[in-house]
Formats: sequence, C-alpha cells, structure tokens
Amino acid sequence: MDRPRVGLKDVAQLAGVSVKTVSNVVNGYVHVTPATRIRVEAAIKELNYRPNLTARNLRQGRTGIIALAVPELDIPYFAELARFVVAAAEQRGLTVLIDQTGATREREQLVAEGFRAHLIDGVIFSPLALSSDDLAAIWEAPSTTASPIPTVLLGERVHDGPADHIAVDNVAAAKEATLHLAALGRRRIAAVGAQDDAAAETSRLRLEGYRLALKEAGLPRDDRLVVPVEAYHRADGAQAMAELLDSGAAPDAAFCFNDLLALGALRTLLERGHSVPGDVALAGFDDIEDGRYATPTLTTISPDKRAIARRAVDLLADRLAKGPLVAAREIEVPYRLVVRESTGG
Amino acid sequence: MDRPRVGLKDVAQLAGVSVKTVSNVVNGYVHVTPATRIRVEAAIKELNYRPNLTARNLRQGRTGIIALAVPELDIPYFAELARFVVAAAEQRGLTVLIDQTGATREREQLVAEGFRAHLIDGVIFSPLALSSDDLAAIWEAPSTTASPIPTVLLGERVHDGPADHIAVDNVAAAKEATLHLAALGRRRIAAVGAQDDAAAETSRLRLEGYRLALKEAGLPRDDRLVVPVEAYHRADGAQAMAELLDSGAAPDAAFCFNDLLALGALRTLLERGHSVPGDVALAGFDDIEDGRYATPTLTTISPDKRAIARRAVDLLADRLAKGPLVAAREIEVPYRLVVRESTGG
DNA sequence: ATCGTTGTATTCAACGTTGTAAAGAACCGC
DNA sequence: GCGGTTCTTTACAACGTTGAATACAACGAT
Repeated sequence: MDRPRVGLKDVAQLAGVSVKTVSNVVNGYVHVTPATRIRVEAAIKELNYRPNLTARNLRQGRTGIIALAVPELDIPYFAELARFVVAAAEQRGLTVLIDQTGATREREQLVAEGFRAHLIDGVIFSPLALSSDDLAAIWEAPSTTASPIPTVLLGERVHDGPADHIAVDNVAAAKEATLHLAALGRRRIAAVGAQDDAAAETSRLRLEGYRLALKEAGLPRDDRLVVPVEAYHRADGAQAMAELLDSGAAPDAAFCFNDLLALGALRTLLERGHSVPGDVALAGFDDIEDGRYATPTLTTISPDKRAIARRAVDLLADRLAKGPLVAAREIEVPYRLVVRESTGG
Repeated sequence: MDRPRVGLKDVAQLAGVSVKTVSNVVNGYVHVTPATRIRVEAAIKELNYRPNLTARNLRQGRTGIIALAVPELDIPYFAELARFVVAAAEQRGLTVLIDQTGATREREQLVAEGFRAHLIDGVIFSPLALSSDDLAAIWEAPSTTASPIPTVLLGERVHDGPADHIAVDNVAAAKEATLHLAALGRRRIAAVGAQDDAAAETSRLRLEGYRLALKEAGLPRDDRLVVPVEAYHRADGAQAMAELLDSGAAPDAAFCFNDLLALGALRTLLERGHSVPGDVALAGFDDIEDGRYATPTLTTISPDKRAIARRAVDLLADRLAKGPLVAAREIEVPYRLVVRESTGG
C-alpha cells in the first residue's frame, strides 16, 4: 500500500498557511482572504487533496451514513424502494449502506440492537422475521446506558417504541383490492399469502382486510380459500396456486398478498391452461415493474414508494438532528388500486 | 443527542486498568491474565461498550467498506448481483456500500476518480456510460501523487489499466444464443439492444457474437433486423419490438441483449396477438428470476452471478492486502445457455 | 492616541482507537 | 542472588480532522 496519503498538513505546508486555514477553505468558511483562498486551492489541486471522511466523522461524532436494512435486495419491491431511499438520502447529503437481513431473526436482531453502531448514524428498517414484541423487548433492555440507534420502521409497528413508523393502511388496501374482485362478480375469492408466524404482521393485516371485504360484499368465509405460504417469492405463489387448484377449492379470483406471489400464481394458472382473468382474476400488492409487463398485466395495490422513501429519510434526518427527544411519529402513506388486465381492466 | 458515548476510557476506569489493556482484550491479544480479562469483560458488558469503528478505521487507515457501483438497484440483474456481492463480502468481514450511478457519465466519473475515497477501501464497478478510453484517461492523469482507488471492473475492460476485470465471454455467449435460434430453423433472427454510444462495450460485443452466428449459420445479414435501444429496460424492449414489427422486417426470432429487453419484447408480441415461440422465438441474456416465471418462460444466457460476485470480492480483497503492486488480472466466468419455453424448449 | 470592532489567521486540544517502546513483575538457570 | 528471559501491563504518540479560544492586524470612532 504505497498510496501517499495527502492530508491537510501537506496542503498547509505547500500553501504556507496553517492547517486550520486549509480546513477553513475546504469547509467554505467565510473569513478567508481571496488571496490565501486561491493559494490554498491551488495547493489542494496540485496535491489532489481529498478530505479524509473517516477523520472528519470521528471528530464530528457522526458518519453521515444511514443503513437501509431489508430482507433481500433481489425482491423487486425492496430494490425499487432502495433506489428511492438512496436517492432521497443523497439529496440530504447522506450515504446509504444496505444491510441484507435475509429475513432471518438473527440478522434482524443485530440490526435492531444497533449492529455497526458508530459506523452508521441511524437505520431505516423493514423487519420481516421479528415481531413488534421482539422489537419492543430489544429496545427496552439493550443496556442501562445507551439509547437505541435512531430507527425508522417500515411496515411493522411497535406500540410506544422509540422508532418512527411508516406504512400504508394495509387493511384498507387489502380490503379495496378484494372488493374490486368482488365487484367483478367473483364469488370464490382466494387469499394467497397467509402466514402462521406471529411475526408476520403484514400478512395478518392484509388477511384482515380481505375478510372485511368478504363480509362487506356478503360473501361467505371459506377458509379453504386462504392459502398459507412460506415466503413471499414467486415460487411460493406458484406452489400456493397449485395447491389451491388441486384442493378443489375452485377459486374464480385470488388476492395475492404481494406481486411476486401473484406472478407465481399467474404462472401456474397459465401453465395449467386456465385463462386469466377469464377463469381466475388476479390482484397483487406492491406494484412492481414486473407486473406492468406480465401478460396479462397485473392489477395491484400501488403504495407510493417514492413517498415512503422520502419520508423515511426525512424522519431519520430530523431525528438525527434533534436527538431522541422527539416523540415517535406515525406516518401513513397513500396507495391506490391500479386496475390492469388480470382483472379485466 | 444525549447518547452517552462509551469509550475504552470508561471501560478502563471501571475495570481499573489502562486503556490499552482494554483494547488488548477487545482485540483478543494473547498475553492478558485470565483475571484481568474477566474483569475487563465484565466492565465491557456492564457499560455495553461497542468499539467505535470510525476511530479504529482512522487509526488503521482502512475502513473495511467496499463500494459496489452499479447503474440502478432495481435492474434485476444488478439486484441479484448485489445480493451475492454483499454476501461474499460479509464472509470476508467487509461491508458493502452501494452506489447508484444511474448510468450517467457524471456519476460514473466520480466513482472512477475515487469518490468517497477514505471512506471506502476499494470499489467493484460496473460502468455503463463510460467507455474504456474514458476510464483509461481518468486513471492516467488523476494526479501526480495519488494512485487510483483499488478497483475491480465488471463488464467493461480497460487495456493496461490498473484494475482487475471480470466478465463472461460476451461474444461467445451471444453467438451461442443466436446459433440456438438458428438451429430451431429460424431464418430472420433479430438483434434487440444495439447501441450507438461508443461507451456501450457490452452491446458491441453481443452484436458481434450475433453477427458471427449469422455467418456461421449461413444466414444473410440484414441490418433492418438490428434494433437500437435507448437503455436496457423492459420499456425499451417493448418499444423496440413494436418498431421491428411495424417496420415490416418480419422477424421469426429475436436475440435480446438482456432479459429485460426480452420481457418487454415478449409483452409487445403477446399484446399484438403473436405467439411465442410459435411466430417469434425469443432469447435473452442474464437469467434473471423474472424470466423463469414469465409465460412462456424465457430462454437465456445464464452467467454465473455467484461466481462473478465471489471472484470480484476475492480479487478486491487480495488487492487491498497486497497493494497496487499486483498486476491487473483478467478473469472469465462461465455461462450457460438455458433453454426454456420461449424457444420451444 | 486610545479603545473597541471586525476580519483573518493561528494554536491547542480533542474525537476513540491502536502500534511502539518501554516499564514492571515473575520466573528461570546458574 | 544475579543477569537474563518471558509475561503482563502501561504511557505515549500518532491517525486527520475541526471547535474553541486566542493572537494579530487593520480600521473607525471616540
């Protein structure tokens, strides 16, 4: 490693001024003579000086890095979200470090406990494996002294926790999607994506919305139409739909708890010669780009991902500035039902 | 910010030893009496001490962070790649910071010039907008003193540059895909994804492979079958296929330079009532999960993404350890043609 | 002239960590 | 016991930066 490290000191020497003056120039401090400023800038250029961010961070006690903790990057919803988060953070001068939890309890726990503390200022966290109770437990007794790392939660909500929270109204959205299917005249509407796991808050809420919709539409509740899944990937959707068809439950529509499940289900339906939406209408959740190019295109609930990202970064930046004094905030972002071909749009 | 920062000092005081001793315990230094070790560990636990990575990094001159610079995270190929890179890096104790260039010259230039120097130790870089010449130019005259940041290039290759390089044999792969289409008896095979931009090395190589295949199969070269695109997204593929069909070029197959283009093209074909592979057979490149669930499923070239990621991290880690002395290395990773329904597999 | 005021530049200490050198303790062989 | 070795711990100085306090001019206003 023979990289010749250039520091303020070297620049100062070359320009014939003090270290601090160079620092002032670099940071755009006002009271510097044009003459010295020019001299210093020339020296900076000549030596190709770059401020050492590590040192700056150490001095200032903050790193300007925030973490985005998501299950997996190759889940399109999270990839799209990540893009918006990175963009929003950049606008505020923050750098995003992405942490993949793989949706495992172990890794999510690390995140909640402040893994990489001192390296990141805060975290935007989308937990899947941890329940609200888990999170609450971690935050209540992490230690006697340190307060938890500033956190913005996406999806899960922790009552009375220190973290801000952003989400769409899952119940209302799921209900609206299901009602849309009912409005097409479908009577045997399946729900794909139930999860036993107590941690699966999202699944619970969407199932609740689905059931409310059935009731409101005057449709009977038939639990054979509710299909559990391992995870929310295409493969799970495909398998779930296969089970559903094999079970003889004879659905004429399905509300899938996310778009990947819907795309998997779609694949199974088409593979077996069913027509969509003719035989079975399909609706998903997330509005990933994928669904806009599937054939048929996918009806879905479209949460405002840009808003989620922007507000998450805003909340976090605000909390970083103001400290843990600010009470936890609760933000609801809008969504809309996008009707496409898979429900005969 | 009333986060009570706990440092080695505090632990040392509580345990009644020197700061350095605590540091030794933390770093697993051998010569520490069991007795003191226990005392120190107790103190660490009581205060919930976490080493300040920033300070450690400053002291050691390296951060343990590497950047992965990709065009956009929500391009599935890069999302999948990112997942593998993050995983591989973690195994080596490195943290990955993801930089989105948006495929813009400006941002890619920053990356090549060592943006965030001092914050990252090295970078795995997948350039789209910069040509080999651009990169070479940047590396040759960045400054008289500083050497460029350790870099592993994915895709683009810079002759005689200081960066390691990893890629599949684009020409051979493209040729194989095209020959596969020819072997089905297709005679009017289109190429979707040409780009005028001199920077588009990937496009050039795949086009070359396509043309070699035509020659080898004894098919005439018809440039009306070569369709240029703006970018490599689904929308571009959809539009390109529309133009192709409208132009009267009457293709009976298309080799798309990536899977997203193929999926876009597929959408257009189905939307207009053409059958795939009946009327037009389709092949893509990248083997993103998406293509495995499309209907029809997508024939594609599958580069070994896990290998790309692992080797990229290996090369970078090696270079970090050994410094710029090591000569630039050239790695070719394997690929295979995966035949699926879109070519009647 | 003298005193403040304002503008410019500097010195000093500190952020939390670790490498180096060296001090102190314990033990060995003679 | 004495010099020498090994083990354990420590003091100190750095890494590169910036905030606080301060020195030094130059300038009006008294």
